Amino acid sequence: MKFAEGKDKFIQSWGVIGSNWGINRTMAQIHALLLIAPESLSAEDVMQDLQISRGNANMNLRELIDWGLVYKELKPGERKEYFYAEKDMWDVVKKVIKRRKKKELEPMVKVLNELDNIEETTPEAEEFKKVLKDIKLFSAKADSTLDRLVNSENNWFVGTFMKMIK
Amino acid sequence: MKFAEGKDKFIQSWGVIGSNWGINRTMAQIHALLLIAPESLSAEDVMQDLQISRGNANMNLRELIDWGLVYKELKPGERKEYFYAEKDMWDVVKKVIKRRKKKELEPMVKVLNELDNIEETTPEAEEFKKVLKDIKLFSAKADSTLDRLVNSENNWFVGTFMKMIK
DNA sequence: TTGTACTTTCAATTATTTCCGAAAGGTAAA
DNA sequence: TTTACCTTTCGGAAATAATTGAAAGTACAA
Repeated sequence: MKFAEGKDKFIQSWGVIGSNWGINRTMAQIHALLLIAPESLSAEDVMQDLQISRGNANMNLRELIDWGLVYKELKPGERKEYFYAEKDMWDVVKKVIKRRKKKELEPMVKVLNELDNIEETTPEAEEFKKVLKDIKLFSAKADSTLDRLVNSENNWFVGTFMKMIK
Repeated sequence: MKFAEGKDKFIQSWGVIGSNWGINRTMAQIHALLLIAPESLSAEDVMQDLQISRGNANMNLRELIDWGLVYKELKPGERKEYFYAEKDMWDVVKKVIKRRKKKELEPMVKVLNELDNIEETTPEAEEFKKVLKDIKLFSAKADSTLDRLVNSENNWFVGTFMKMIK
């Protein structure tokens, strides 16, 4: 396969995968583009390469920076800003997990904690309390497990799961 | 807190959480409603309780059945269908993980495998190959880890992570 | 076979999300 | 200052997704 073909396919696919991940398609494409770029790129480069508007490029670049997946670089003597991606995949994975945890898990834990102390003892209320208790158990567990995963060093994941999968 | 208030709040919140999970809000609400129902409910009950249309209720109930989170029940002598949710939370978690894995991870593995054999050896091509290799490493690992998790029994998760989190 | 009590489908509507591009905002050099 | 060059904001257009409601489909009992 030719590089140019592979590159296009990768960027397109990363966009599709991103949207399955609940991530804006363009954001994922910019990420893909920067991931495989050996040098940092300007907003202009990104716009041209992906054929998107200035506003769109700007918005999604900033979102990527906010996620910690992309960094700004200022080249001496140039006014333009350049962007490059975090290339340490373990770091990327950790940052994505952190984001998703915040978005997907933490609101759940929060709501569950607000739903305590139901007074009634009707069958409905009892069932409700039971379900809540179960969900709490799992979400608390998932929450702390992910924390541990995210705060662990590279080798833990690689090492542990290498063994797990033989 | 009163049961009725807690119930409403739970259903609403489950809807919001669901949409953060990339799951249709109504589908999540129906799931919440059935989760805390001590008895199975008819489509009619669901429509009334959530104030949604017949079509909507039907579609999302079937989707929930497809996920394996809800089952149909036929009461003898009645023509109506009744629905009840899977209440074993570990089972629910497994089924959700399975679904998300299929949607989020497997397309990625598939694409990556199609992107092999780049011929060129320019810096761009080399960077590309390197990134691909890294991503493959992680996605393959995540894939098999989740498989293992999903195929494991209840106690593995509870047991292992109980220890992990002290 | 017809009537009844449901379930399912689907075209049209409505809501939500994403994207564009022009205008406004900043900043550094002249 | 003013100019030149970038970045950011934002209202509305365009694309997607969810929802409705009515019509069509199905199965059972009489």
